[in-house]
Amino acid sequence: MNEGIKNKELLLAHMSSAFSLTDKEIEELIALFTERKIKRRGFVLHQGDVCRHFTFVVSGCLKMYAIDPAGKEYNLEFAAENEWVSDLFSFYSEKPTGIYIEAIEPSVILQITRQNLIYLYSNYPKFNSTFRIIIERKYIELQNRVLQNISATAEERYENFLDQFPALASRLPNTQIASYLGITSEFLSKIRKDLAQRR
Amino acid sequence: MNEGIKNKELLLAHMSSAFSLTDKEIEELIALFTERKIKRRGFVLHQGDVCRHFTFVVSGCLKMYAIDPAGKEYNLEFAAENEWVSDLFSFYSEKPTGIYIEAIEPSVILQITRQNLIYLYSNYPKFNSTFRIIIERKYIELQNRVLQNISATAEERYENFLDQFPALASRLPNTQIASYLGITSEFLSKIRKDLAQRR
DNA sequence: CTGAACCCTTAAGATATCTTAAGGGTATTT
DNA sequence: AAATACCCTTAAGATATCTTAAGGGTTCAG
Repeated sequence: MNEGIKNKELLLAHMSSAFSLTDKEIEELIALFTERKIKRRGFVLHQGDVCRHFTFVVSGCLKMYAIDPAGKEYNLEFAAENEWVSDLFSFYSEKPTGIYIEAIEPSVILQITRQNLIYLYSNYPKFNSTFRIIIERKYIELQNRVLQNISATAEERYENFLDQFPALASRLPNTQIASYLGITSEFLSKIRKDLAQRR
Repeated sequence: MNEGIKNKELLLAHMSSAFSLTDKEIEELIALFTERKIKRRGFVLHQGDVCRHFTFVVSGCLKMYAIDPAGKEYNLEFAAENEWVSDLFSFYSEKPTGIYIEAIEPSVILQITRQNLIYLYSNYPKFNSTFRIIIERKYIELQNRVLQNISATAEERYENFLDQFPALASRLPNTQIASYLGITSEFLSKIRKDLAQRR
């Protein structure tokens, strides 16, 4: 088996964890997703472009972020193995995006275009549920994050991040985590010191 | 035409704005949604219960919020006419919810149970897309909110709220808006004063 | 109609978080 | 292997936001 097919097996395993797939559905999935390798610091999506793909991460890690007029980055989302990422607004509206998706580590991704996704939706109704569930899960996660943002201190949000994403926490530089939490990296450093001293 | 049917027309108009519906689909929608009237301060969902319905607001306004151990409320979402609200986590997992949905104004809502929604999904595949799109739109909105929360000052977030939800802004008490923005109502008061003086 | 509950504002002092600056460590690129 | 870019930490002073307290206006329920 070549490596391309092997990478797609992770996608198939992921998709069939919610619904079992027929042979025909599997065949279509394999045909419609395109594999790409992204170097560290390579862009999957760049501000000003239209987001033309829904992306599944096979290996590595991506970050999705916005940049403010002063040039500061704000991390909206990390996507590591088995996770989906896309700027849904640009993807469906076909308007230029305001955000970036960039590889933090060398990564392998699988992508489907909007047209092919719509083709899947109309010809294999099951995929409507599959992608509805994918979005619903991401929605629940985002809602928890909003609740944290409006109710918890920076220290609480950091501890929650460690609990919720232990693997990411050990993989990512603290600067990236601080940007995700909405604090400066200097302040995260102080939080870490305080936590360490208290234990 | 009786009032119950009239209320459901708003739902039908809403649903068919994305996809046109067949007579049969319309008939099912009308049959599967139940109408309820909620008094001001009445609960649509209470912490500890399982969220058994997906709710569409016909008139009035609901708020969805969490309460922390100290008793403070944090508004996750407002839902006025033509909007959907539900605790998706509890709705799909059938686990007890940690949150509240409460009427801020006397409201009329239409609700569908999880079982009936699943029935709709399996028998009328179109509704998979409809609800997928509903969630996608809410996802995009939440993502913008997270970006605001991690990148903007309280004053910027307030001005953005006024821009994005002018109707809500004039309808809701400032205490509720402050809770949504993640600030105290005293601080919102100061922000409003500063903005007024600057203009 | 009236008391109770809620809402808005103001202000003073406390706390959380940011900014700037600097130094040393580590990883990446040349 | 050197040079560069990145990363982490510390600390001092600045700013944003919270807490508490108080007073007056408005709405709601009895």
